[in-house]
Amino acid sequence: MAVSDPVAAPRAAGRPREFDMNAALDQAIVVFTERGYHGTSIGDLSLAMGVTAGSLYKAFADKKAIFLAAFDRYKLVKNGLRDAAIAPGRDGRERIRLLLHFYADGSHGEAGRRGCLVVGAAVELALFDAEADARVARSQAGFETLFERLVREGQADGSIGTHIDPQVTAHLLYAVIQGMRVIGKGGQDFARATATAEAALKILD
Amino acid sequence: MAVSDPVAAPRAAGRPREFDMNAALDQAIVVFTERGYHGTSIGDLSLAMGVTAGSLYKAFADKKAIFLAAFDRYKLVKNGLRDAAIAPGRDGRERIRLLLHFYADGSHGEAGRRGCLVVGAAVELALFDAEADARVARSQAGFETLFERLVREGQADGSIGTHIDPQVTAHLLYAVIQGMRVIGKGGQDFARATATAEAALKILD
DNA sequence: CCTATTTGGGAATGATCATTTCCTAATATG
DNA sequence: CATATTAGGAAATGATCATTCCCAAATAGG
Repeated sequence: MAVSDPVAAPRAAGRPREFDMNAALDQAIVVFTERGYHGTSIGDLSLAMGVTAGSLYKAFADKKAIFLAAFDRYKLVKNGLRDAAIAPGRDGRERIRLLLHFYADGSHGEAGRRGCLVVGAAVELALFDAEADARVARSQAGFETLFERLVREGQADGSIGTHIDPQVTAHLLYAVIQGMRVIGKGGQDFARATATAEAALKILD
Repeated sequence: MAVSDPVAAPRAAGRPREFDMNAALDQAIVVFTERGYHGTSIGDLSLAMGVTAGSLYKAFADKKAIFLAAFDRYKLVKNGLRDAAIAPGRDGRERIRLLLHFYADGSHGEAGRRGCLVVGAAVELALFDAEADARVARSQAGFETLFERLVREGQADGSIGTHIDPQVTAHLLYAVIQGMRVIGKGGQDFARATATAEAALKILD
């Protein structure tokens, strides 16, 4: 653990990569989210990521590989922020409330207009690209499992009635947050997004 | 009205158009919906619409004009079907129920995977194209006005309580149907889509 | 210090794309 | 029947795109 730690990161042979992969992917996420997959050129990516086209093809097989890497990082980062956002909730209902507000926050103003990479991938790619389709499906399954778990937790702690169907409710709540993101693309203010999230809590009564 | 009716349709000078514009636009709707705007080439449109590229440029200024014409026809046809679907509802609540189920029907199976041109335009074009953005906004306003009106009608006929906020509820119900369409892109069966629509009615309680 | 390996990056490459051109055909007007 | 106008359609055009090539630079291993 001390001195130079050559074991933990055994550097590969050859010239080391000069750009920060995660920072570059963060910029790719922005471009792909704003312009969509087909609306984004390698030139756009090169400019945004600060990496020449030639170097991009050293790091990725093709354009789709860049998209999938950006998608995976988007999910990793966003899910982390999401989990952190709902952690303070003291019961199931409150965690669902925080979750809805987390996505309402991402569905208004500038971030809302930028959009959501998962929604973009679903709309633009799911029908014709099996790999994108699988990722969208996995993302959806993760959300619905989370919502379902939170409903069950709420039923266990008494904050949600036992007459609520956890699975159907999870499906509906997922539809609400995806719908909010679509609406956010057209532009909505904070008050409206927040009011929508708050109103959706009625589903748990 | 008799004989040949030359007044109602004063044929323009020059060779008459050989293809049926509405039938061609119906095919353009399918292609644009499935593949998105940037994912659709003039060649794709020419093939689907049964009109050569040269002739397409006789009828439309450019690719975007084809998209906007397809969008406008999509809205015209879909809104007509929608209004017909909710007409049998005997009170405000039942009309909202029929409306939700109408969009659940369009969000499952093959039609669901094909997608929705409005959602596609919102996700892919709203940020950078003012004309597409305006059309998406107009579509959204139309939906929310309709939902709001139906809530008020329900409150007037007693099927919906007066404690419900018509505007916030309209926003939330619109989010639900847009979310269902996003989910439909990934594929969902009839039972799931229907159950989601039915569960959303709880918002009116 | 030499070799193998990998990256950086600019300049090709070949495909595809949206759009235009040009010629023919069909209709309306006079 | 002659002319003006518009549509059909194939071929050309020029731009853009994803991808590859090639050479210089940087690192590891021996």
